[in-house]
Amino acid sequence: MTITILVVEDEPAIQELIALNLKREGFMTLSALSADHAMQLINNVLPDLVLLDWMLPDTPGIEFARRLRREERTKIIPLIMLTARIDENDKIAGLEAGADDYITKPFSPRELIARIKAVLRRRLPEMSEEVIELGGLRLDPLSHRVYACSDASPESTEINLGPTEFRLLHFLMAYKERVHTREQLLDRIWGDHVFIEDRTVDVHIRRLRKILESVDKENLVQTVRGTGYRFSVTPS
Amino acid sequence: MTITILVVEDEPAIQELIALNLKREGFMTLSALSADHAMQLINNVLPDLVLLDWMLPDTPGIEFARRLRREERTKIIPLIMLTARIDENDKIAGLEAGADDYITKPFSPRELIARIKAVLRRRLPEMSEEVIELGGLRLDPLSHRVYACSDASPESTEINLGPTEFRLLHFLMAYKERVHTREQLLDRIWGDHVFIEDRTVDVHIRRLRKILESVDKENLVQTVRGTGYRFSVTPS
DNA sequence: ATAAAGAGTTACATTTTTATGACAATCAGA
DNA sequence: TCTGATTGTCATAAAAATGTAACTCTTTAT
Repeated sequence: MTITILVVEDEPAIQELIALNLKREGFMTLSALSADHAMQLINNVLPDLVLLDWMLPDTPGIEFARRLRREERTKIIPLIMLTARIDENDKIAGLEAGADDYITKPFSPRELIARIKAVLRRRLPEMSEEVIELGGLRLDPLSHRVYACSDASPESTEINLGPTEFRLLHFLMAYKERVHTREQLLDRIWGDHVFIEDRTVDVHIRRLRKILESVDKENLVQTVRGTGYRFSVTPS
Repeated sequence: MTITILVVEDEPAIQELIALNLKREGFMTLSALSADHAMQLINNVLPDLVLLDWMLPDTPGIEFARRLRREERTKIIPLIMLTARIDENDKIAGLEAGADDYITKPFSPRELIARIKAVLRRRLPEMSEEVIELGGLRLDPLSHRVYACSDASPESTEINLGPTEFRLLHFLMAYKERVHTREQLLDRIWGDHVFIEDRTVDVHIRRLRKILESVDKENLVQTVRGTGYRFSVTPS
């Protein structure tokens, strides 16, 4: 899984420097010299993360950030802002505009990389596109399919899940062996601060379980009374 | 387990900046613009940590810190002081007033978070999510599971505890080798302001013991007559 | 030795939490 | 537009957890 990072920075020297460092880490880079240029690029390829200079010639960085956050397609892209100023207010504004982190120039390449990785870890583990195999289940994010490999016969049966159940299972499998409260699940699967009843999670867990039962995988999604739910290979 | 942090800071911009960073780390935040306001808030909800500006409009920060330390209910709350000055004397005064740590402005959000986590680890071990292994028991807060590793065979059996018994065991293990009065246990495990009989603790201790006995771990939860209970590896 | 205080046990009514099925609204594709 | 799938909410059932009281057992002090 190659991670693509879009660098929006008007100064070619810095642009170059950043791109070089990212490439050395194995990231794919896209470069834009202006916000407009960046929007064009984004229309073609959706990057996995955006590095955005605060001060751009045409659109101010903050404006661009807001635009990213407004649109459904780009809403979830992690965003790190680069700023020369050390002004506290700038930082606040940046974070309010939806930035996941910010770095003050001048920064060391090592810091840059570290922050990028931290943000990616925080925002992306469940949306990585790697196949997850666990407890006799195989979930392929790319093809959006789930298979159950029965212990008896090695043939795998495809399981048909609704969109929400798929995301729920994906999330639970990505963070296996961990309890999640209903609130956490709502935040991370349904989206931040949606107004949905906690109990709704129960219903979806039920739907997921029902389907898993049909292929004899009943003990994978477990209830932790007083807390929430957990995906675990060891039966409780 | 959400950790609540009370931020006492009169400057709205900084208040905001801190709150944002804390929220991003998954902490719940309470904001007070003055010491008086803070005391009010504390009467309602007991925070898990207090971030306190040294210079406040009404009461000086140090005065507020002393008040926190004086009262039984707030005595154990970890406290980090924020100050603009780099004066050694201030630092000493702050630590003498009972502060657990000290940060000089301007500080980076990263430093802030790091210090908070360090203090929490030190002061509130039961909040940390680290696995605790003790006396042949292994408690994993993340997966919300407890295992008993018998001395004879190295295989571990999972133990099933109710929510309260789990928290009780977690607390006792986190503060091993220390006696806790029933009152303390009620305050820290059931939550503060609860109106529950002291004797109820006995019952839950009993339930916990019963389960531990079933896996041959009987002498871990010990009675200290006239005081309370203790988790100890050495039999009494 | 005996009473008093502290702790252990058990049973049980009550409350809380979770499971489950049904339903109406919405969405997506034909 | 029609049709079936999907989604969130609710009502109810079921299960589990909880707090209290009553009673017993142990230790301590007189």
